[in-house]
Amino acid sequence: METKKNTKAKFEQVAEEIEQRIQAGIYVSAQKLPSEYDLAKEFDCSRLTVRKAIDALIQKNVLVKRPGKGSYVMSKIQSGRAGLQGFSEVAKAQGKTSKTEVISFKKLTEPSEKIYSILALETKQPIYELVRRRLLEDEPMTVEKIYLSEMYVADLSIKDFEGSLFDLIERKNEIAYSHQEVEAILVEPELAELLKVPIGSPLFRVHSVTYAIDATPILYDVSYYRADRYTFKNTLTRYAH
Amino acid sequence: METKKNTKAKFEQVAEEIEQRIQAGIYVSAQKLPSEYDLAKEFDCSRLTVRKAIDALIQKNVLVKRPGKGSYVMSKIQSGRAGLQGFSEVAKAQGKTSKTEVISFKKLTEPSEKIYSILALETKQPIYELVRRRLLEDEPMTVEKIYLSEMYVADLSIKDFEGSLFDLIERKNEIAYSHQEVEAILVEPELAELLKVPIGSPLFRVHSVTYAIDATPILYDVSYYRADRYTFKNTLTRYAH
DNA sequence: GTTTATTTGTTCGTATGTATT
DNA sequence: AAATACATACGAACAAATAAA
Repeated sequence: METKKNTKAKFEQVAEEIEQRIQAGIYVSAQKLPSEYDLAKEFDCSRLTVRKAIDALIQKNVLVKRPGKGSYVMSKIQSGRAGLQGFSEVAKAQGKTSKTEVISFKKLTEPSEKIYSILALETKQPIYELVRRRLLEDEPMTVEKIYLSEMYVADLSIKDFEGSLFDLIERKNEIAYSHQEVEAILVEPELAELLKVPIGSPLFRVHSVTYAIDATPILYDVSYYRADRYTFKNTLTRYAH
Repeated sequence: METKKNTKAKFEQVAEEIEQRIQAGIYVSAQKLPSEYDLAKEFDCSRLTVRKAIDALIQKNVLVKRPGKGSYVMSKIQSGRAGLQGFSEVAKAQGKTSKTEVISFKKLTEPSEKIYSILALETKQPIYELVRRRLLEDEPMTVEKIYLSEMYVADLSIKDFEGSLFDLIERKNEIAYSHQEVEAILVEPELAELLKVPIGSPLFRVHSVTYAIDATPILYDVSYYRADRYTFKNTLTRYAH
């Protein structure tokens, strides 16, 4: 029995140190990192721990590596506009004010078969629709329509919906993952007004279904993003095998 | 040199077997998998090997897991339309005919500073622009403008460009990864004609920069996708920490 | 062109800590 | 509190890919 582990995992510490060295310019883009053996010696840990740290940084798109060659620093994205995900996080990160307005909240009188199927619910079970608008610096950014079953909203009021929906849901059922699909469409009059964009402007429409760990669908969400304010960013890696 | 091991890595075999069991319905969505100990015993390997197999399947969005609970089968995306990446692969997978037309190929007389900066080239160095149109079942799907330095095109002819550009490039320099940024825009007259869509239609515009493992930029690419034919799909995972 | 050194990849065994039920 | 299941970590060894001698 060594020290009681109250600290972060060692492989995370190693990963952080490596990342900081990249930030500090000690390991530069295009430069090869020291070998796993050397890093293990330097950090006084096993090579497997170094490998876990490196793997974590690869998953974070910070490093790339090749068998027999070594590990390399990935070239950084020169981030321009914000990515699609994480509305309130973006606001916080940029020190901007964000607001969420509840446009409507009601029990659907005639839910479509599609929604029942997506949420894996019996027909006739009540489904609620929540429409919210999110603003950044008082400018409308996105409108989202969220469909959920009664069990998640039974004891909630409109006031609750002005905060993070995920936090609310997770008091009842832990969220594991979401599937998303993104389309580009033209804005319709109703949305044009809500988002304050001209008729004929392009929008992103994002359908997402969120699941619990046992694959139970929790909510179905159709969100509209102003294409003049949002872009997607992502990284594709070769040698994925 | 006598060959000893010609087989796949054991953790890959285990991963394949688990995936096949999911496909075969032996492990069903919402069902918990056997514990890592049990799987290790069954596959006659160490627990670490099972963990590596499970990790690989998590990265493939096939499984999800939680400390103390277990591993679960992720609900599958009901894939409708094709994703954005992999044009010829999609065509092949769906048994459809695909074609690539070279619209133009020329040395730029006045490359912009932006392109020089993205490709990390000295000003005055020649840059080539390749414009291609890709069709699926004789229907135009996407138009791409590709910018590369002379070294990648010096010994190539137009005929070469009708195939896979990545394969061509990789004869000179191995591709490691790409950064992408996706916008939604309105089609312009010139593109409307090439893509055979009405004026005012929405398009995806994808900027991507492709790098070698040492972070050397290899090519810069601006592609336009018909929004009525393409959607993005992706999966977000919670508990990413 | 073959050999050798370096570097990453795979795998085992073992032990202990942490989370969930 | 106890049992179960995943998480972290070490040491050791050999395989395979790459690059240099």
